[in-house]
Amino acid sequence: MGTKNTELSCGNCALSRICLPANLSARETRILAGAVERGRELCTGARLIRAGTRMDALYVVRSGSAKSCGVLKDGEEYVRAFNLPGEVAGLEGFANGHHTSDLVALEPLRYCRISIGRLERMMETLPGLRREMLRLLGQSLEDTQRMRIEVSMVDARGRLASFLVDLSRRLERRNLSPTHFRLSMSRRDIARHLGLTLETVSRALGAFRRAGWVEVKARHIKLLRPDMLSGISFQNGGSRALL
Amino acid sequence: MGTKNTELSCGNCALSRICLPANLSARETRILAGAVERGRELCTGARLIRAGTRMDALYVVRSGSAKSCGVLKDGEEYVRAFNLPGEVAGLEGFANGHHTSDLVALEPLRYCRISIGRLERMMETLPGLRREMLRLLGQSLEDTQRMRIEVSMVDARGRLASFLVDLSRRLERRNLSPTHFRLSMSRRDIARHLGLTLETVSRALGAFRRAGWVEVKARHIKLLRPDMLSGISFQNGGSRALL
DNA sequence: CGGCGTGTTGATTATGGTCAAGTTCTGTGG
DNA sequence: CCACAGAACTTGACCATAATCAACACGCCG
Repeated sequence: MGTKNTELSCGNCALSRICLPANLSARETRILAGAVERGRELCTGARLIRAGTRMDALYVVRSGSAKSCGVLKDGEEYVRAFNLPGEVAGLEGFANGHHTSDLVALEPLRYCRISIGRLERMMETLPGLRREMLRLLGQSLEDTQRMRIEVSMVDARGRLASFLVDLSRRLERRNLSPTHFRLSMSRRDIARHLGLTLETVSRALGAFRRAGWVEVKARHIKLLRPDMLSGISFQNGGSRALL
Repeated sequence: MGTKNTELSCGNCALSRICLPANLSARETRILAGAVERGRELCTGARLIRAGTRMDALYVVRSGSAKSCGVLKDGEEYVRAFNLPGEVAGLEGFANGHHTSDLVALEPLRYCRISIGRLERMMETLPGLRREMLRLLGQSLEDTQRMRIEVSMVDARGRLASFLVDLSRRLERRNLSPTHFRLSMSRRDIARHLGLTLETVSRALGAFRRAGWVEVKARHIKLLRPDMLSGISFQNGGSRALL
């Protein structure tokens, strides 16, 4: 009653089961929430993190999506990752306290911010938060290592299939349709992320469409045969999947 | 004087400037050392970590070298990383408490072991250790992400050059010759790590030899023109290096 | 010395990159 | 509402890189 009625906080956020507090106790979540600042909405193309700057906070996507990307010396763009709501970005900054990639909004984006200083202070007293940070970093490392193997061992279609299946699962966890969604990133972004050219991504999508596995209309995609996509993907079912 | 004369401990280990204690205070190092168990020597091919097992400890290479690897469904082997003395292995196990790859000795190997339980308890009271664990995980993540981009954007020779230059630098940090060393891994392991075939690795090495950049005799290698290798590598100098 | 695992080299092929031409989509202004 | 411009995307023709298949050389073990 005394509390400010329906103020947004981690405790009543729709993402709490996916986001940082997922494995924290109610008490720890409450303390964490006190350190979370909610940013205003950014528009498409805005840079939330800039490569080279000091890492002074962790950023979590609250709505919309983003890409973690940068540019090589010769002007080629690379895309390290795409971030959906509830996902923490910029963890690699822990390496030396500076960001190495940009974080760019792919559509209107809302986000939360947690200062590193406050995070470190909270880690002193919250064992659950300590464990969760290790888990989060470990998971990012595991995911990235798996993707590195995938890029080096799987062909273009397999990689695109993996990408779609992975995206589908992540959307499903967020209670969005796993079969009918909009790609917030361009073909070029997908290509840069998978180590392909945009032409190859386009051709692979065309092949899936002709096979009757997907329906594609611009950036709207419908997975008609997710089983078939899984079948040739790396993550699951494909002949090259991990044991 | 009262201490057990020349007993090996993190404080007097030759690797202390490279290993986990690198950024810890003397006091923190002493406490950490109390939790470190030194393993007996393993012979080539021995498995220190087995995929699928519970992650109950962190392992650090003390001497020799190891590969973090596994097998895909179709029997293809992949190699996630090579580990030199002072490097911590198996960090991705923090993701869900289980290892996802094997750790295999490439030559006679000595190692240190730190129980996860004791590590977590020490993190409660040692802020430097907390920070160091985040730094370590962040660095692994950054390295792996960079390598993922490299595998997807750089050609065979560039990747091999990067590999050699990176190895050279890591050996140099350990006060070993950065130009004249022995490859403890087979061509096949290198290929699997770089996403190539062993034939391509062999050919690329041959090209470097013909260009007068390296001398190769079986697994002994001498870098005659590290500058040229750097020049075509991803990490540094190459036209595709990060800004 | 002989045999096998490891590595090198060659010939051929296939996958995806490059270059180029067109098509669709989106947003803007008349 | 439609016309237009520019970006995003698709499709095709050709080519280059590295995979595949195969034969052979080397070196280390007994």
